[in-house]
Amino acid sequence: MQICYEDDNTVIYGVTDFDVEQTLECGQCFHFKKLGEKEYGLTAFHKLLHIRQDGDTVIFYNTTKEDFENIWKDYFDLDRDYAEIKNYLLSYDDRLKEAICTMNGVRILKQEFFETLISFIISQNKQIPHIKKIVAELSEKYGDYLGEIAGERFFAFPTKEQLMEVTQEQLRECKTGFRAPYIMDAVNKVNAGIISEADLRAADCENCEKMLTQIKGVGNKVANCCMLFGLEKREAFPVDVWIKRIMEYIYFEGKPTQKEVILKFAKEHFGSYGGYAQQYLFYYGKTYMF
DNA sequence: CTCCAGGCAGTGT
DNA sequence: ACACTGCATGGA
Repeated sequence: MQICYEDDNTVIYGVTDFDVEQTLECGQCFHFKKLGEKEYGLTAFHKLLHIRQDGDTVIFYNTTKEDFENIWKDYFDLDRDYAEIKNYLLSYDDRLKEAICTMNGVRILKQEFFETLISFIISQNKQIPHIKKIVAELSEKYGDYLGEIAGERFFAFPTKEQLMEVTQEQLRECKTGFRAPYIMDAVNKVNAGIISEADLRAADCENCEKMLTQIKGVGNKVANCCMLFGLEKREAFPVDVWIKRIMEYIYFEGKPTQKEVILKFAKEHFGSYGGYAQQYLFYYGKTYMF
């Protein structure tokens, strides 16, 4: 992989184990807009990015060396060796082969903690397109305007301070429904320091999950999504209806299996790489299996 | 029309 | 422990 800083753009040549479309569309992130073939606009860490991929070349438009190195390289997890991750997973279990080979270009994004917390609270009992719609509306109404790409306007996800000013009524206007009080509780606890990102990062998975599930509307699944996508805990293993279905099909002879049993299996089978296995399985299963 | 969605809290045994 | 239910909203 070679990184070149050309004029206003940053360009990567010879990228491996990365596909911008798979990485954004695999369900880990809800805050981006598709602009063209493997071309996207998104915001993170209060910056706007226009990115396009052509084969093993990835163009970060209007991106300085500083922003690439400080933000986007980490956001897309480009420093991590995914070949090693895949080899590890496959060395114990070739039943993952099809999922990993098909979803070859998925990387786990390092997203902002607060955004993943609120986004995955919203995600419960909803389909991905609608989650994206709600996240977009919240951002447009209460987040900062960061610029436009090809006529599309982009807004940062609201900060914890910005959401602190939003009433439950206003949240409901964004179609959050019964999740509105859950969002309120999360925002309050984060702003009050009852939920602290530093503490969550320092904690092991078990304790991190305990802290997060103190928030109303945050259960095992939402907590694990938050840990995996927003706190860089790659052993986290969110079990939702899809993963349950997929794991039952692949590993439990298609028989209905308790969530706890699936969790235990994942822990023993995938270990500290559980989160990667989960995402390959989720995206593959959701796209091709049922 | 009914059914369900990257779940969870509340209630009842 | 475990099962069952209601929940806002939109799309199939």
